[in-house]
Amino acid sequence: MLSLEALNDRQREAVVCTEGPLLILAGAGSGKTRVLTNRAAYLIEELGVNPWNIMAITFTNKAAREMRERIDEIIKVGARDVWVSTFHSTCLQIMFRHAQKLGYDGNFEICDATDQRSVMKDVCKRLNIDTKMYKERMLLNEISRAKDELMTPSEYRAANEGDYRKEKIALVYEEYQKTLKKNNAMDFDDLIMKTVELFLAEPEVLEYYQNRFRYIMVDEYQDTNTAQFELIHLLANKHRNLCVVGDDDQSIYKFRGANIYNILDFEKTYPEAVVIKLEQNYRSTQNILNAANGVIRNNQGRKEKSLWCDAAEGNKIHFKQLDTAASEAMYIAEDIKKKVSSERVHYGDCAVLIRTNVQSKELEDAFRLLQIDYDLVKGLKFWDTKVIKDLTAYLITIASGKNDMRTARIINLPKRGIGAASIEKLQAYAEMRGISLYEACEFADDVPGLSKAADKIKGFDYLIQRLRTVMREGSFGELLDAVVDETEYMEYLGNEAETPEKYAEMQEYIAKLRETLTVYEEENEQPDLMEFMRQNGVEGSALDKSLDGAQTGIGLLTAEQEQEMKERKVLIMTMHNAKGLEFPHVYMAGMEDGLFPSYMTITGDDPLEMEEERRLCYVGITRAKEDLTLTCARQRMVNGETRYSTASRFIKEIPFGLLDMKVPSVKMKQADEPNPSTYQKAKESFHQKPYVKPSAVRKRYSEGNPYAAALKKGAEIKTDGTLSYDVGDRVTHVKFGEGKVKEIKSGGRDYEVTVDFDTAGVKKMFASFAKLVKV
DNA sequence: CGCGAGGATATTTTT
DNA sequence: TATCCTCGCG
Repeated sequence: MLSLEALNDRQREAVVCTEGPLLILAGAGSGKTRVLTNRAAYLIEELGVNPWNIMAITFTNKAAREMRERIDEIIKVGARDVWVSTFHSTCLQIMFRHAQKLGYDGNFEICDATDQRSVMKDVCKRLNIDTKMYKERMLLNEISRAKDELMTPSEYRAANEGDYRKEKIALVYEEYQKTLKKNNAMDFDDLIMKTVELFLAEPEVLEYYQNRFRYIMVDEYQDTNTAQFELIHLLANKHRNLCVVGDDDQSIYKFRGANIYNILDFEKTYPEAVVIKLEQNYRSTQNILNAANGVIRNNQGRKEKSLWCDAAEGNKIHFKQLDTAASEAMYIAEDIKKKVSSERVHYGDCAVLIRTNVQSKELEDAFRLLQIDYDLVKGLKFWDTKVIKDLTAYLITIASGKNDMRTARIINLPKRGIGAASIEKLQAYAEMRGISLYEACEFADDVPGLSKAADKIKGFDYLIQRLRTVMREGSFGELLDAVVDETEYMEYLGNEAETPEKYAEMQEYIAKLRETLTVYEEENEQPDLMEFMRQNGVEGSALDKSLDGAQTGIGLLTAEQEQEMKERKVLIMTMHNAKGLEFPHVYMAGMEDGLFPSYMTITGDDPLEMEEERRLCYVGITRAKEDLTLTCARQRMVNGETRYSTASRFIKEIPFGLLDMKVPSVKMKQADEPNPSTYQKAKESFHQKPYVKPSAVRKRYSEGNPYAAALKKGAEIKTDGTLSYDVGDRVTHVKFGEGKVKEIKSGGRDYEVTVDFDTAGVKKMFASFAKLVKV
């Protein structure tokens, strides 16, 4: 039921402001989903707008699903007709209808991260790219950024003329694009970019969608990239009823192409725009909000706003500095255990937020030791799992046989004696005849240069033929069984899995896939394997929920059981993954300079990077409802080396009174260190010069390193903790070359050194890992 | 072709 | 320290 009374003034304003461009600046926990869903309800129920004309667009399937559910709850009739979808899913649907207009087969496929990598590998080999100089990952990233900016290969080349490196990348981009096209495939970025292309090339198609989507709402607008901006801009350009919701302070995906100026400059793009700020927070205590405000206010380029709430002051923010990452993890584990046994707290009320995935290891160890149920929220999704990718590759080859990427994946999996060389010959033959890789298998005997392998390839062909019979005669579930059976896939997995647990997990994945297939088959009048793949490859959609279990290893339980289990588990996840979530008890671990903000950010010369990192911190803090604990370690293993760090600068940005420390100190001296010897050590360390374990220095510069000789005679920090260079000295850096030391600042345990490099410019870095050598 | 040893490498990642 | 990838040998 639509209920305007239940909203606060600002929220209500946003709901009833339906005509023209509207920017809703929604602070963390200010009820933006509520506004969005009620706005849809208002449009339909009060203004009589046809649900068919309303579009709500999100980034994640999860967000779309949630919005869908909540719209269903408040709207009685027509809720299903509201277009609630992600950017990618929206574009996918549009592209399926119009792909031919851009020269793609209507049955094109989505190429995911794994496929992208293999395509890129191929491209590099063909172009003779030195993958030491041009890393595949970096190339893909660069291409992805170009697509985010709607740059075609030729535009990319034109924009970077004269830059040898970038011109080379342009070449790769071009070839990569050709390869995708040849495979009738698009990557995720293409979906958006090609849709924009389509709209620009076919005005009547654009107009159709403009008329269809008369009211557009965009969630998480601060995360949009240029391509997404353009897409929305085009769609909204006719009726201009565009409502965007976002929070510039929560923009944390610049590295992925998000353009914060989309939200910052919204009023420039739409001068007639109405701006509404939602600043009342319904999630956290006053102390937590003040801490968040204290941190974020250090950013320059942002829309001024300040969160407030009616809630009580609440607990102080806890801060604890430990000696090692392991003791930090133990501290958190023990603290959670203590809360659970003495207060009315469940494991599921707690979340540990980390900056990088590697930090999870110590936490997991600690939780296991104390027998605390936990779940690691991993980046890897069900459909990206190797097992699932293998089996779906089989299914796709069986169903269509036109996708070379899938065929190449399984033609020799499990190993059946078809090596890379044979596949290459087969591929060349297929290209010559203009047929697909799989289709070429039939003619293995005609392929020049294939001796023994020809029989093996024909064997593979027979296998697929047999399985095709099964597909025609049986259910999808039976087909999957047959695939697993005939390929002896389980035996293959048995060799593949390092542990029994891993093996069991894989079995569960397969069972889930079977279940999903069966459900699909039962629910659809004309079940089609390719359609199934398409739906799930990008959408995941309705399946995510049940698949979460398999993903996290909970297993084959009902949805309710899984939910129950989740509630009983502490979650460990990156701060990026935590966006949009909330927990009564939040721990932010690894709050150290060099880790968070990351070393890259500190040494890099872009102040915007630091602002982004600070926003991430803001996101982390605002996840907490009742209780927030910040921890850090003085010493931590990073990339196989012991790294020493001080407390994060972000902690120092939190107004001191909000922290539960007794002694005010910028240096985060330990106020309540129980162990006198540890306390003594800590105290000394703060007053001492930075200390780097001699062995660590020596180990790193063993033979083979061109700098080893130089370092042996004068490593960056001497064993007594003083620096081997001073302001004015000339030093060398492994990456940046030679430069002159401009400034040395003592920051507690470490030195922050500013160097003006001859070629790389001015850089700030920490002495303990900058590897500077006096020359 | 398949395996294993050794080398390089190392943020964050909705789709 | 862990993982991923390559290269060389059997």
